[in-house]
Amino acid sequence: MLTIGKLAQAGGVGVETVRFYQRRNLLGTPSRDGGIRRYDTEDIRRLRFIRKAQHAGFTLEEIRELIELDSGHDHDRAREMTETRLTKLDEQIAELQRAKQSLQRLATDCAAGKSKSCPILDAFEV
Amino acid sequence: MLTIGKLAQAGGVGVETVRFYQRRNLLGTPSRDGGIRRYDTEDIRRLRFIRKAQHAGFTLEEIRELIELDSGHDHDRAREMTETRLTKLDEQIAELQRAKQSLQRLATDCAAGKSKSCPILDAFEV
DNA sequence: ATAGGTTCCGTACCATAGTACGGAATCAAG
DNA sequence: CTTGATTCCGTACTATGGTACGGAACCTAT
Repeated sequence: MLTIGKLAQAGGVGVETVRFYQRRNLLGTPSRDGGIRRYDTEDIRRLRFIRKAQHAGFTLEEIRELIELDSGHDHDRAREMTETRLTKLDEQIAELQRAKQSLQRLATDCAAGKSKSCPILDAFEV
Repeated sequence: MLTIGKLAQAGGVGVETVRFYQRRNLLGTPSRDGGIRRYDTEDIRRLRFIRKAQHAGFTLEEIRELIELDSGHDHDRAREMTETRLTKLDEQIAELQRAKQSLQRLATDCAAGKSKSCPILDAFEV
């Protein structure tokens, strides 16, 4: 059993963040040992899941729902959320790649000293 | 010459957003016609630049700096910002692609009814 | 047993990027 | 000339995801 400090450390987040997640119901209500919260290794797993799901672009509220679905059996809803997010990920990736093209043009066109003028604003024009 | 409402419309943003950008010095101080702000087509271009730079992941503060650099001649600084952002874009793209892999696994493993259990939390393991 | 580190709690604060409010003044159309 | 839309201004509020504060209680090691 871990104290909040140990859990935070294991999950790579701050103590306040654990408390915050608690309030948002991203972590189950922990058992208490004389007022002190006690966590287990499942909570570490949970923290890591949260971090990875965040990287996938889910909001904390969506992550809360995913966690809820994990214990429930609503496959349809889980698949739906996943597919919605996959679509958005594809859009985001495409957008970042377009942004990359524009920026590469900027970096090239604007290479130090190569040209007198450096039209940054133009870099994003078609 | 455009009023704030026309500019906002042309730039695809709200009037309040224009006022907000003004406060953040993302738009130059406009001329005034009896108190009423007057903008020109250059401001529309500016609004579009802001939107595109945002999509590239620049913060408004960075965008403010880019705009400043556009009129100045600090090529080195512009290139530096651009390259920093390009690196981050590459990282972000890679991360989104990893997230995509995880999610695709979730969508597949968890296809409606295919399996009794649907371990959402496992989708991000490994 | 006493000092220093943790934990408890609620509440407040931070950054980012807007969005809304409310009252006064002004502008455009009928 | 009146009505309704637009603009002005400062300030406050929203959402997201935390981060910090302050005082009390508790835990641990010397």
